[in-house]
Amino acid sequence: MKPEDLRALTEVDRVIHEPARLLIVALLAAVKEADFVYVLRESGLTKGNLSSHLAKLEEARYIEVEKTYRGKIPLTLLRLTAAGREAFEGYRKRMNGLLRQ
Amino acid sequence: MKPEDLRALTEVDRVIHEPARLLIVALLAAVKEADFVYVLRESGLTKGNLSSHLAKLEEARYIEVEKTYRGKIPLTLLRLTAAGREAFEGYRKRMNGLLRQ
DNA sequence: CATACTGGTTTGCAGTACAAACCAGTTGGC
DNA sequence: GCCAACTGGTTTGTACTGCAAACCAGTATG
Repeated sequence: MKPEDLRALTEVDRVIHEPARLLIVALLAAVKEADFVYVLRESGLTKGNLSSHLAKLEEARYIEVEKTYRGKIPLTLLRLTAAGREAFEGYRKRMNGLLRQ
Repeated sequence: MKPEDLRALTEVDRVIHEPARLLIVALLAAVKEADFVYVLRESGLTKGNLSSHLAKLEEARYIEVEKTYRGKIPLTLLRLTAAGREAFEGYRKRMNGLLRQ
């Protein structure tokens, strides 16, 4: 582990680094598309918490949020953008490199 | 990547997860012992920032801080405790598992 | 003596994660 | 039809935390 790799830590993407969001992004990376309730159940987050983290991810253009209906019931669909996928990949690689062995 | 592994993210050790501290801990894990100024230079952190992160790590019993002198000049020695080393190992393994491919 | 430097610590502020409270709309019981 | 409870979220309030600027004690230098 070289010094410059270590120093790179200070530049890690905070939007993704936050555990709750890392969780969300990892989930979305795995399934391509999911609805609010699915992510809610899988993550174990509270609704409020999930809602605000999604807002942050959307603001960062890492996810897209589509509000629609399943019958008469509201349905919020979530999916990673290309930028989100890239950011996650970058984060993964950086952290993997740093933490390997 | 199984759901339960994902959910484990929410329990990640925040003391270590913080990038600046991850950097410090990784440095100390590599060298066994270091002084304040060395870590300061290697990390690129400001003195104040480093000082407060060290306080947090000490409070968590992850590092030991020994204040002594090199001649007449103050010298602050830093080293990981066994608990700190374990915590880092645990963190590394968890994150590696989660981010692997 | 005073000015500058070393090796830090403390302070103030701005940003953030979190859950509790809230809200709009729907379903179910009577 | 009416009201209570539920679904699917959002907004609000608070407590914490990372950060750098300001500060401080002591030492070396002119």
